[in-house]
Amino acid sequence: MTETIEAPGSVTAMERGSGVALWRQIADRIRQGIAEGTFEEGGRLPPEIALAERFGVNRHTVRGAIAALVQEGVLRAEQGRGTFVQHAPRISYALGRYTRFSANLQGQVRETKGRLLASAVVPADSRTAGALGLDAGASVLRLETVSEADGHPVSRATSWFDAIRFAGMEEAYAKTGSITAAFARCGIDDYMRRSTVVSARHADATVLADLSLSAGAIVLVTVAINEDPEGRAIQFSETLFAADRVELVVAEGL
Amino acid sequence: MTETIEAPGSVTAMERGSGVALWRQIADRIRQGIAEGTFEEGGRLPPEIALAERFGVNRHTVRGAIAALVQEGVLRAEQGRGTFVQHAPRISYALGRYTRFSANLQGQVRETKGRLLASAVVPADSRTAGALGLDAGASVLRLETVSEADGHPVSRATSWFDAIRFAGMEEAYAKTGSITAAFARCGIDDYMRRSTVVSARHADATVLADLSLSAGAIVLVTVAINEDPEGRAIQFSETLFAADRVELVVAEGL
DNA sequence: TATAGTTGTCTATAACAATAGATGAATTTG
DNA sequence: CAAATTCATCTATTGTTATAGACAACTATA
Repeated sequence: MTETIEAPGSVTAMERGSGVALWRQIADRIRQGIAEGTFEEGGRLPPEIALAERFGVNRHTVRGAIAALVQEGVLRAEQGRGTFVQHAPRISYALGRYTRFSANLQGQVRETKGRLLASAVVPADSRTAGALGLDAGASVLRLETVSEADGHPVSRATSWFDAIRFAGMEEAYAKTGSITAAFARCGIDDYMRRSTVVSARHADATVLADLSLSAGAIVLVTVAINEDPEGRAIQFSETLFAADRVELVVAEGL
Repeated sequence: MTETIEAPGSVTAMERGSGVALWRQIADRIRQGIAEGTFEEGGRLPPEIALAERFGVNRHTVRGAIAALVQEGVLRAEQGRGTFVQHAPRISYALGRYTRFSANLQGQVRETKGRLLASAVVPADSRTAGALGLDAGASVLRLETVSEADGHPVSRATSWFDAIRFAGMEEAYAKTGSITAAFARCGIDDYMRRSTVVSARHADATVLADLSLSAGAIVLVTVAINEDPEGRAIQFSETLFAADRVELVVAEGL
């Protein structure tokens, strides 16, 4: 028989009438409990009635939360037996001076891939121009990409490049599925992270679709600048990570 | 006359029946628009009817979103004139090897303060013991604190210390409102950040109250270890930042 | 095999969220 | 001043969310 996992003491009340449905708040807390180890990987969740009591809601509300997590693949419910934790642990993504997607995930996943969603040459807005050291309105190449690990989408990035210096970047990325490889084809053999700023917000509908998330999901946002060895900015990017699947590790010194 | 700010083209549909109320999704997008500069600081928001049309919802739903943002202090509505952006820019919090709350915010806010919510000596769980290099079950001092900038709560931290080595830390913190100062009273004149891991999630009810957030708000979570100059772990902490008010800046090199 | 424990499904009711339309109140514009 | 614009408030209706209770289906165990 499987051991039932006992949860921690504090029964924090849910927020009612807050614009976020109770079942979603409970789903968040169960997911969080799994990430923190309160609910063990592969272990059995407490029965629905016990969860309902702990969260101070009706059993049917808990069922809504469980249904959502089953849908996501986080839980697996078996009639008569119980509900079990299926979730894979979070991926750790290192933020440092040397930051590359696939190198970053080595050892954590079997295979990584980048997919080009869209590309366009557009005039730079002031933020982009400032980041890349160009005049406002200069032509920049914008790439919309999704990066996947073992077939599951992990992040969605929008990147901007000097359209003149990096003409053909789009094609190179589409072929290789890697920014590093695409840079290499443009004569950039090495590059470094100049700055990274982290924030978080709810994913909008487009991002939900691209990252296969359910509505209300949270994304970690990094806004970063990469520079070449001479210190010239070559890429400005905003990357959205599914907060349920990824944690960002700040690499100190380096 | 104030110029009405035109918003970007893409009218992304809201997600209905998703567990997140439409008014909250819209509030999130307006907040995001302010952060991204789509809606200018101090500028006027498009009128309610225009916003309703853009988001594909009823005017009353937009009003719900605006009411929530007015409540938060992000917007200010004036009958007959329009709705205006009030928001203060996000505080930038630097994550690096030398990370201290008040030094970090210097130049961004006038005054910083730490407030002790609770303290207790408890047996270390496995995560805490591992982080601090103690045996599981060893006595650790747990401090629950809130840090404020100009009177507004910015972060809420739970910190763990070796209860023997740092006896009296609680009192020292309560008096000084600063971890750095409290360390100094325990003979630690300098300390460094060993590791920082960033994630994000919804704030639970306790945190909402402590950070004066409205329900459904997102927090950035940093889990960090500080060490003394000899490289011994002296503090393990989990800090929650209001994602609407703070962005984390990864300080490269150092 | 009988029983207890667990998830799955159904019905009904109440509370909250979203839409719709109408009207009032304050401000700006011509 | 008159008209247009904009936010504020009210009533009514519909759909979604949450609660409540009852019972069926399945599993494990004594």
